[in-house]
Amino acid sequence: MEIRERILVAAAAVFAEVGFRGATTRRIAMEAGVNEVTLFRHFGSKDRLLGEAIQAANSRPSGSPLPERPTNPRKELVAWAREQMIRLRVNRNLIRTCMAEVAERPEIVERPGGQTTIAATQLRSYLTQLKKHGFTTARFDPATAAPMLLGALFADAMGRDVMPDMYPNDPDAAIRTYVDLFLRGIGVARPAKRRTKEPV
Amino acid sequence: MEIRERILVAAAAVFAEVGFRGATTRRIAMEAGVNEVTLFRHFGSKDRLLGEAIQAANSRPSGSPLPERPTNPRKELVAWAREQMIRLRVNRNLIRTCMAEVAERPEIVERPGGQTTIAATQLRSYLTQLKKHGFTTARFDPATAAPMLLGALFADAMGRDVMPDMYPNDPDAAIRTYVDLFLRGIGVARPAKRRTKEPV
DNA sequence: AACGAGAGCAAGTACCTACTTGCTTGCAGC
DNA sequence: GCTGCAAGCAAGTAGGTACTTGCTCTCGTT
Repeated sequence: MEIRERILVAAAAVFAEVGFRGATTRRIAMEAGVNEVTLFRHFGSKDRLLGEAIQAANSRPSGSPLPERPTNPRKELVAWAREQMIRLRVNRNLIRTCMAEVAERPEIVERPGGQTTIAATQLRSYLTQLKKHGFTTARFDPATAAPMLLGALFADAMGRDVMPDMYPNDPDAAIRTYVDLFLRGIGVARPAKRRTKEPV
Repeated sequence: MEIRERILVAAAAVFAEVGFRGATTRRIAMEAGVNEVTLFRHFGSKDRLLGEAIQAANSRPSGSPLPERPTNPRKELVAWAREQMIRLRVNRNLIRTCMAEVAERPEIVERPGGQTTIAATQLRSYLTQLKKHGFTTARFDPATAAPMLLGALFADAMGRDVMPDMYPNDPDAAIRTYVDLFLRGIGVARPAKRRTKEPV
């Protein structure tokens, strides 16, 4: 790995753990295994370094999208939700720190919602397709329903470790519960699976 | 207001905005309108001051509980969710900052979930009563379903300002959407209202 | 071998922070 | 009026931080 890349990764990791002020250049240098002055040779200032590091960390590719044509809503949504949850958990500290610091430093700390907005768009489209292909006839707006499932996943990922009493079941069981409740909430019943198989 | 109280309120406000390190004793003193040395005369150290301030701020009374006996689930849940949302929004910065900093400073920064755990317990009981009184015959576990609604509310309160693209409707409409989807998800249909009225 | 680039090392600068110390002032109670 | 208490003010201490500067070393290229 190139030194510059190593510095960026170290800076994002330290920031995620101890925030902007706690991410001293000394600490970042140690984490990256370089001399402190090297940070300034590559990036000029702490602001620039952390701005780039946070942006790079928030740009990691998201997982597989939902299929354009739904065939098995529960299976597809559970699989997708699992990937979203992994992404959220892996980035939990970074997301939490960005949320806490974005108001104070909008030019440096990127809004943490980029990937989540992409997920919301995907889910919205998927829900629209569910309606279009007759998996549900219930009345709901995909755009306003999507935040329900995403919100539950987000809160679980961000809060489970600090609010353990609120989450009595294990993480994967929780995902299945959220998806099941959500699908029923939007009128997609379990037997929907049989309905798609019959025309075949 | 007494000086000591003024200091605690100021300390919590500054912490919520700029975190532990950013909450310099100079800044807290200015916010409280006292001399910096007064902080130390009352609290001895910055750690002690912020520990007490955060605890006091996190101990604000929560809103009205859900009724022990459900009569109108939608109405009752919407009203309750509104109150939860107000609480979460008022404390948004504090909660976000506590979540970001609790891992680094567990003795000082209180886990932010006290009131939320109380809410989860209330909702759990309420859902149990819904089942008991026949508002739903669907299969779901109140303990694992509660985090779905609470999570959506929590994520909305914590994330709406930093992830506006994810929330297309206004906050109150969103609350009603979450409650509607949730009730349907646990098998409480809208007509449940008529069912409770007929015996009268 | 010579040169240039990049990184390490050490020392230093200017500023910031939690906290201390000595003194002064204002107010309440006797 | 006198005393004690609480708070303000100013100066200071010891440690920390982003950043700079001057020098040295290593490695790759010509």
